[in-house]
Amino acid sequence: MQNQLTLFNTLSRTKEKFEPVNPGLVGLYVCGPTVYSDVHLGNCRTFISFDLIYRYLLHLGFKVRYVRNITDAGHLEGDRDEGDDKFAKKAKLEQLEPMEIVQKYTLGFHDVMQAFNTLPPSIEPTATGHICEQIEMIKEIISKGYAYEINGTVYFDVEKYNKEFPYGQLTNRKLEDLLEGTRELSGQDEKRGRLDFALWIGAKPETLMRWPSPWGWGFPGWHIECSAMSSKYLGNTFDIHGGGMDLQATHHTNEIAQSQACNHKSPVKYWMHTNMLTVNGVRMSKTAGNGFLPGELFTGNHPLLEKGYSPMGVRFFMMQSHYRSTLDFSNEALQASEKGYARLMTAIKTLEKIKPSSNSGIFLNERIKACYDAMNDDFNSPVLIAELFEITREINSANDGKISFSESDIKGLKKLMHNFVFDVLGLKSESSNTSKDKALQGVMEIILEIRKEIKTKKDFASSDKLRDDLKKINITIKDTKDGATWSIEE
RNA sequence: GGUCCUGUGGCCGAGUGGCUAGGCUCAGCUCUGCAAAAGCUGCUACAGCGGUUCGAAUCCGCUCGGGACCUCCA
Repeated sequence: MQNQLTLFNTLSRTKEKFEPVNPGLVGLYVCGPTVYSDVHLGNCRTFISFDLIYRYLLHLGFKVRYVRNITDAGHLEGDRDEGDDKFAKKAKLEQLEPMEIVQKYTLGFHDVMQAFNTLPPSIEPTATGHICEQIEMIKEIISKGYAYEINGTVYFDVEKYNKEFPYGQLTNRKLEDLLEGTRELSGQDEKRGRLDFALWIGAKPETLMRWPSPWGWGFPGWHIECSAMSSKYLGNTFDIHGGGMDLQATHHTNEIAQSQACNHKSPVKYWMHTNMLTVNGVRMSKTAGNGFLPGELFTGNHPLLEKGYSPMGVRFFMMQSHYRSTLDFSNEALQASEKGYARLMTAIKTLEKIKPSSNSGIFLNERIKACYDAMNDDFNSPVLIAELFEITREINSANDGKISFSESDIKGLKKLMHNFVFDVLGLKSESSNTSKDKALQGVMEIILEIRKEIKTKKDFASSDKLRDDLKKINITIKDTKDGATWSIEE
């Protein structure tokens, strides 16, 4: 199965067969969040998409080292390479130490990732924890002749680099075109080329976060951290590097340049980019102010939201579109997903109680193959989900006695559903298992027993009232042939 | 302006040159004391105009619309 996987490589702009640098092992690096404010949902989509990718690689039996960094220093506000970094700016605003900001939002980020049931990465390195590595890399780039220092700031020489390597390869752009889109150097600029970017930035007197370096006190440029940390933990050439599409043109382009300049090797075999989340057709972004925070989404506490949506419902919603497509957020779409998700989860429970028959009424192997085919085709989760709904219909039909499952059908279906719904898609049943829940379970069993007695006496007015009253507190009773069932609505 | 992506039925969202994903919604039916659930049936779409082809939503061209990146953002 491992050798069937294909994925879309941004470098070649085609789907390629996935062949890891070292057989059986996968190095995966994803650009993580800059922790100077709450993560918003757009960020989450990227991390949830890569969680799917990570999970599927694991499911296929690869040994994966998944590295996702935390950017906690050096990420400048503008393109002018001057002024404070984001943390210091926010710190002044909130009258906190920069590392307090980092801590606060790192914890918040982890909470949200956990709510979405994403697996933690193998390594989550921070930029501030790798200042030495970044300095070493910058020294190497200078010694190879691709960077220069001016007044304590080190710049990468893009035009020089471009003479030997294709700088714009990741976005298929020529240097001349890139130059056209850039503003003229102003008198204040000290860098030589318009496209040059900072590797190290000299500290100003007011700069809070600063480290000593061969070029004086300062802090690292944004792009260098990923290059330094990915090569440290995954080697100079590793398998998959991912991130949002918005990082492609600048951040990832510069990452390639830095690593190539340093090692004269392409750092990454497969570049993968996830698409943007939109709201009413416009990209959700921090600056556009049209994003909501995960917390607001869960509670429904936002003007754009009609109600709260559960983390798993949202995750399912995201899984119903392909990671390279834009996904538009709307209440209508979210509610449709929520219902579909509930139907899928119900089918998994239904499967538990289906009695085996002596003959088989399904083509299990074809179903299994279809699921793998979907995921092997560039992690096509929407097609996988479509297949899971076909299976859902079969499960319901079997439950209605319209088709039959053999014992091995049931066993196989359970395994299939478990593998793909829980392990690969990363969904989970949202019911918890606290003592209160167990008590409620017991209470409901008693109530249903009483109601059964009432119904035996044909006192439908009373049994209906009981059902209606429970409905008011979001407990739904369903009468089936095999007795009544209950569930809590979201 | 440059580099690209995209336009699918009421909504969301896959997709292959020919065999009309899937979810939600809506209507009808079956089941049911009723309701719900479930099942079945129906709603057969690919922005517009040309072209290539025996055949295109799928390839090419043009037009119109939407969006991204080129400046911080996943």
